[in-house]
Amino acid sequence: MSLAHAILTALLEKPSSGLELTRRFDMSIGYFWSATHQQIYRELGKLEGAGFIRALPQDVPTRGQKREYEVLPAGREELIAWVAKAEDPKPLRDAFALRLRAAAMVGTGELLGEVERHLGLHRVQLATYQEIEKRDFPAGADGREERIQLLVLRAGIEMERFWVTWLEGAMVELRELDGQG
Amino acid sequence: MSLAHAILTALLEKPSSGLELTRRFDMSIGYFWSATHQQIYRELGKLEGAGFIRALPQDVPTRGQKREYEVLPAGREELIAWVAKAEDPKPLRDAFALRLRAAAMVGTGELLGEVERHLGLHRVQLATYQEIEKRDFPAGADGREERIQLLVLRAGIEMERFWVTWLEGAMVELRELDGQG
DNA sequence: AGTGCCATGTAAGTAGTTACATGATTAC
DNA sequence: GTAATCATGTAACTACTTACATGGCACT
Repeated sequence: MSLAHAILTALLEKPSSGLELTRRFDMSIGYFWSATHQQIYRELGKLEGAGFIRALPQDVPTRGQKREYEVLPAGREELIAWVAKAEDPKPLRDAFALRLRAAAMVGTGELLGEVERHLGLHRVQLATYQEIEKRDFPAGADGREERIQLLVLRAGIEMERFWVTWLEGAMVELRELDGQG
Repeated sequence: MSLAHAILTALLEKPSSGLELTRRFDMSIGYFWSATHQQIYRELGKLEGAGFIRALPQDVPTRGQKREYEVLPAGREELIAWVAKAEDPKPLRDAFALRLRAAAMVGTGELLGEVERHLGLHRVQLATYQEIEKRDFPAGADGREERIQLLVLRAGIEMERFWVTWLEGAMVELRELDGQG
């Protein structure tokens, strides 16, 4: 049920419509949780049904019209309860590492190109996070809320740095293997 | 469709029964892809239906009896095609980072204890991977297959190292925040 | 009137999780 | 004979993905 709680957090930070949430998930919220607009609209419906959020009053009917949501006290309570809950880290899933392992069995084929492509993507993501850090925390973080947000952002940065470093190593290794024939 | 291809890879490495696969997923295959026995049995059924694998001939009927599978040529072809396929890295999902962000809005509560718990779990995982490296690659890796496997294992190790380092930092940061009140 | 974008949704399919059921074999 | 473990499965549910539908508004 992480998506529901990600949305509650985002709405506490700032009341938003579905599409605005979608955009924020593509940006800052999404360092560690992504979601499509379809998922978000569905979840907003559920959260409203559960009494955790409500649409801000607006005259116009429904379709094609913006609907802004805010968190209700029950929603805040739910989020507090969720934060306190213990949950084991999930083993991660990365299809690319799987591909490499498969390649060990059936041949590397075009995999080197794919390594280079991923390396490029991760470098871009790393640069994006670093931009955000420079823009939003030019002098470090001050308040309690900001310090935690910076902590999470730094996790994203270090994660991307890990991928870049590892992929660089993988490139060298695969080049050698290809060279050997 | 990554699970199917993870299974094909595992079966190429060594023909196995469903339960054996489950165990291997808990170990080496599972650095980057985990699966329960329910998922695996379901997928084995599909793969057999598709003609990618077959059960090794065995006299006894079905339930409660071990069934070993091996990869058929069509399965190998399918795996080769999959390895060559380009696929963007998926943005990662980590509920704990989400929790931290939520805590920035509604208060940290018992979160410090949870950081310590996760830190412990990741340290154990890191030690496990390092054990595997020492046991399976005492003198580095030699053959092409082994070098790739070691490369993937090292990714697991570096990933855990990242979590340990980051969680240590998070602990310090949260202690300070708690201290301030 | 047509194009493009903002905005909210529906529907169908795939993948993963959780809980439970059942038979076979071994050890006591 | 009964408990533990090995082994294979079913069923129901939840979450995520992909493709498509529809309406409103601004610009030309």
